[in-house]
Amino acid sequence: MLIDRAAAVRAALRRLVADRGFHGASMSAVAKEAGVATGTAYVHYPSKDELIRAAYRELKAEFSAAGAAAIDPGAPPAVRFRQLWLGCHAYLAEDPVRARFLIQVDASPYAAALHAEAMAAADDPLVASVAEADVRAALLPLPEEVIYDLAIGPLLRLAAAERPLDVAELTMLADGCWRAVSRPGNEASTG
Amino acid sequence: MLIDRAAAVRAALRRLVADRGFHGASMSAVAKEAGVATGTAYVHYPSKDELIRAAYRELKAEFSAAGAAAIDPGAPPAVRFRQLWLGCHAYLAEDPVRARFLIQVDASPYAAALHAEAMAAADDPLVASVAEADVRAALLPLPEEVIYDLAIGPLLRLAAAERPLDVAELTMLADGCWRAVSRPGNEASTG
DNA sequence: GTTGAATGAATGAACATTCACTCTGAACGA
DNA sequence: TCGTTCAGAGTGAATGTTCATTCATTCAAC
Repeated sequence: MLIDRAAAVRAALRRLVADRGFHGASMSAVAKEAGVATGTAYVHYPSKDELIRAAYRELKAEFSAAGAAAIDPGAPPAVRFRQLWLGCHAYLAEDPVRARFLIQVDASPYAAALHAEAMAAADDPLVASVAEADVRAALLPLPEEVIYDLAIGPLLRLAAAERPLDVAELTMLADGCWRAVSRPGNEASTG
Repeated sequence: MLIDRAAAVRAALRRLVADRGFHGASMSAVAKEAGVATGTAYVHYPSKDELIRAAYRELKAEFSAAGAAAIDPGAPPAVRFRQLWLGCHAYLAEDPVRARFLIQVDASPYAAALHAEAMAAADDPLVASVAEADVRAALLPLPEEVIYDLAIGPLLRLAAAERPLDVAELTMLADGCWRAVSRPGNEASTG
């Protein structure tokens, strides 16, 4: 396969949804952006819904992998959180479309189903890294999705804003999010 | 005027946008939900855009007022933040449509323009309360919209989740958000 | 020659907006 | 107390557009 048209369609959908929302991402516009005919998307995906889900799953898998890869398993929870947060941010900052697309999905009717699906996936490295016992013990006793919002929500909107931030600022924000979700007394040592 | 149809249309729009997103809130559906004819919305608003803006402004004004009213001006910054946060939350928790509608607007193309408009309004009690010198001094040196997201974003999504939380949990979250946006060493005394 | 990907015009549903019309009630002269 | 008038609120069918989806057909590879 010289050209992966299905991948081109997924990428085009993400770009248009990120820029104009689901409203502005019509199938004909997506096909045009991908450089294929309208019908081509339907060769690979039975409906717009399925295409959206596939585009989300692809991005989410890369996102999880990027975050998990940044973790040093031997470090204490606060440091692991910081590494995870910075790793996720680096992945999103590489291409602003990524964060903007994820934000659109989070605010859409697709969110509930896709989020549940992601949480159920035991092989998700992001979910696994938060499930570790020492992390759990340090977190505030709050519902899972509340913790997720406090920790990851600001990360998404920060990356979407495309504001250049240096490592010191990013670390400050990562630690701020950690302070928001963890019991006092679990701070990482500075540096 | 026995029945304020314009208000009914604004409320219907908020309900439908909250439940189904902008995509699912067609003008005919909004009119039906409001119990009026399709054309009636156009008697009061020149376009769907203008209706959305009006519905947003009405809600935002109430939200700001609710937050500002909860503040005791004599308290230290950390306590004032907690009061503001809890006041805003109480207003949103009264009707889950409020938070869900605000989230939809925040993720939409309307967000940028409406947010800028809100910030420019010098009479907004919410903006004024954050502009106080002692609050400014305690905040992390970060862009305004980043601070806003860290402080208010979790509040919105929390209220949208409709999870019952007691005062202790809410206070814990309010203080978590304050720790996320403030310099270490500005904690409120417990209680 | 067969198979499956790719095409893009065609289809019908849904949308925002318009408009010719009706209804309501306040104003006013008798 | 009536009857008339008028402005503007209210109506809902009609309009033109855009959308997701389909399908008869073409194309490329083996």
